[in-house]
Amino acid sequence: MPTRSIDQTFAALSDPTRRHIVELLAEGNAFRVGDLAARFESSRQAVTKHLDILCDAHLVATQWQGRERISRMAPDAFAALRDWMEHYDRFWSEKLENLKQLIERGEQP
Amino acid sequence: MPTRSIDQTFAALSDPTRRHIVELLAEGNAFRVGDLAARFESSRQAVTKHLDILCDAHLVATQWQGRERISRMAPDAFAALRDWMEHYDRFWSEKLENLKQLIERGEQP
DNA sequence: ATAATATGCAACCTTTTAATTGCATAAAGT
DNA sequence: ACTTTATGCAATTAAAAGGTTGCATATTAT
Repeated sequence: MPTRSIDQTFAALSDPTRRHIVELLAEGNAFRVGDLAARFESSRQAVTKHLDILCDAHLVATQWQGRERISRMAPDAFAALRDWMEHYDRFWSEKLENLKQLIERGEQP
Repeated sequence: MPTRSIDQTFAALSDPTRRHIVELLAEGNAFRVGDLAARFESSRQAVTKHLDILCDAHLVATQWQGRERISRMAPDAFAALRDWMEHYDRFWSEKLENLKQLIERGEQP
């Protein structure tokens, strides 16, 4: 199964550095570990660990070209991420709409 | 300002127990600390700490009635959460759409 | 062959997070 | 008044997260 738990996805995206990485990769380009490290003024090892977490969550995929580790958005992550967003958007919309109506009716929730 | 950083919101929602609490409160009901603890088979102190984090993120509000601490969804959180969801949905939609098109064009991203 | 490069792995440190325990306080019930 | 209840606060522990350093390995360049 290429999907991972919402927990794992949420946790992976809860770190600002990892969100930056994903945002960058989502532009469509692929990067070597060192390139990412340079761009974020972060150490190579730190980036490696973030990439591992993103790979575990199937948000990013790695490909080896010789001695270079190339990271890009994981092909399967698009649908999963999209579904996840839609699910959550719908989920929250319903919840919040309910709550809003309760309050507008003056019923102390 | 009632808003908090995306980091803080993401972090607050990255914990499964806290998401459970928010989901429950979003139904529209208010709960005492002990009630939440009983419902989640979690200790009272653990719940208290989670509530503190949710309150800091302005996702949950607390109200004191006598000796009882009543927690409910924070009134201001609706709009903020909605905005946040919409922002992220739009953000990801754009990114992923770009990437999808690149791939469909056969350009190895 | 030799040197430079791109990286992983393992150990370690530091900070943060989650949860527990024990004691204190203050409101409600009897 | 006394007891029960609902809670907070402070200290502690345990585990995880994020990062650094040093060394090893494998590929590429000279």
